[in-house]
Amino acid sequence: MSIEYLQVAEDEGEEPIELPTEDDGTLLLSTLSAQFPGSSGLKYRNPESKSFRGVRLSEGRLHPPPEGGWGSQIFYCVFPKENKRKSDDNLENSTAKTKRMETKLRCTDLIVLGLPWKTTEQNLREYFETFGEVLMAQVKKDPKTGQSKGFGFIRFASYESQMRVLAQRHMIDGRWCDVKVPNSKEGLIQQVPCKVFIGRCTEDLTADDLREYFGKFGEVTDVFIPKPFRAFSFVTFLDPEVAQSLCGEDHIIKGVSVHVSNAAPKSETRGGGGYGNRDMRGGTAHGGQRGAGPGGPEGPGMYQQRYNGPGPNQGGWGNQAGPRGNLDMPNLQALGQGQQGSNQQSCNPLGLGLNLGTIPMNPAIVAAALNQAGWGLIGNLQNQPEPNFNQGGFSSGPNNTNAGTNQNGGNQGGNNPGFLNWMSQGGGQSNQDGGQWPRPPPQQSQDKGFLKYD
DNA sequence: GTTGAGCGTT
Repeated sequence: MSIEYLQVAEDEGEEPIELPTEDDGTLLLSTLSAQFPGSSGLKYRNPESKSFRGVRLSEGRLHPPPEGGWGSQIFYCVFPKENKRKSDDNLENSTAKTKRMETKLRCTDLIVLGLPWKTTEQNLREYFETFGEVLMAQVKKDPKTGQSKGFGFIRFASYESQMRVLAQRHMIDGRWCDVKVPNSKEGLIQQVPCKVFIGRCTEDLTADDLREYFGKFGEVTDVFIPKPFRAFSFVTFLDPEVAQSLCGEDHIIKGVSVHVSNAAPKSETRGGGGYGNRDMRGGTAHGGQRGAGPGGPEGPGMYQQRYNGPGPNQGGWGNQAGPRGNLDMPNLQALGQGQQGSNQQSCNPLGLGLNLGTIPMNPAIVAAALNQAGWGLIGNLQNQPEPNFNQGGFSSGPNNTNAGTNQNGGNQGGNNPGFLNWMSQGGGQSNQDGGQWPRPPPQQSQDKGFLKYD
């Protein structure tokens, strides 16, 4: 039998490649993502209206247009929001851009909870290949019966994929599943901050200016400019390597020479909390709508004055003291979910927010620091029942364990203030670093001073 | 042949 191929290009103007379809005429999403990592679907031009039409996706299979099949037209990849490569602005060969490809040691195994009993490793792999190259996929089974235990592990080749996967929940074989950093890895992951400090800003440099400019080097997930004007700002990248690669550089934006440096907040210790963490996951600035409801049913011990003031703390980084390993998630496509205080669900507090920097640390020490800092509650928080889930337009399937709770429709990632989970030890509102911005402290030394690791 | 919070026989 002859295999049918269809033409797929990453974007308009890009060279298409042919992808094989299945016997039933569909295209496996895994086939698509094998060639276009991160692609989540397909679209094509409706010759009449000239507008794009989306290709039907069901059960991991892309279905040919009902009008006339795949035909010979070109289909274009759809990427999760903002993931689209920029074909314009040919600055592809910037060093930052090229460096971002290999993110070797950053990925960890991720645990996938809530798998249907029937899901196989093959299923698991195929599902997650949508997000990028999957290096490992396993479903834990009972050794005797072979029956799935309902959870498994996956590992991605790229950190970007990992981040994207971590940032949302997943419908796998009819069930919503959670992907988290395994407990065994918590606090152990070597991470690098994604956020950089932009010094020497002028008042006319807008967030859009920064976003646009730095977007040339990699996907920008957040831009934060303190108000009132403070002559600095923060830019957060999806890829920590991009952030790192820019540190120490001077850049000219709209005629202004700004300096990029490490966004390490003052790492001074108060109450023994300072374990030199730095946030790696950028806060959510944007419009800063904070309409996600009341103070959020956080666990006991979470502060709740997070969103009351004029939103100065959108950055979610250093307030003055203590552990401010902020748990901000990158501002990815799926922020429509962990709202209303239920962000523990997919936030992986420790695994992501806790920024241990690039230094190896003794987990016991970290745990102690966390404990002292109040983070010891995390374990409990994670077990809080999740209030409202909002799958951003997704209609929850019948098997959704949260069925009925995710109906508070339509904040498609619009308001995502729920992701500034920093703790402040009495820091209150005025956490805008109160004026002392230690020039990028070689946090190494400070960290060492406190932790005395070797 | 059932189940639904969790944490990985290497």
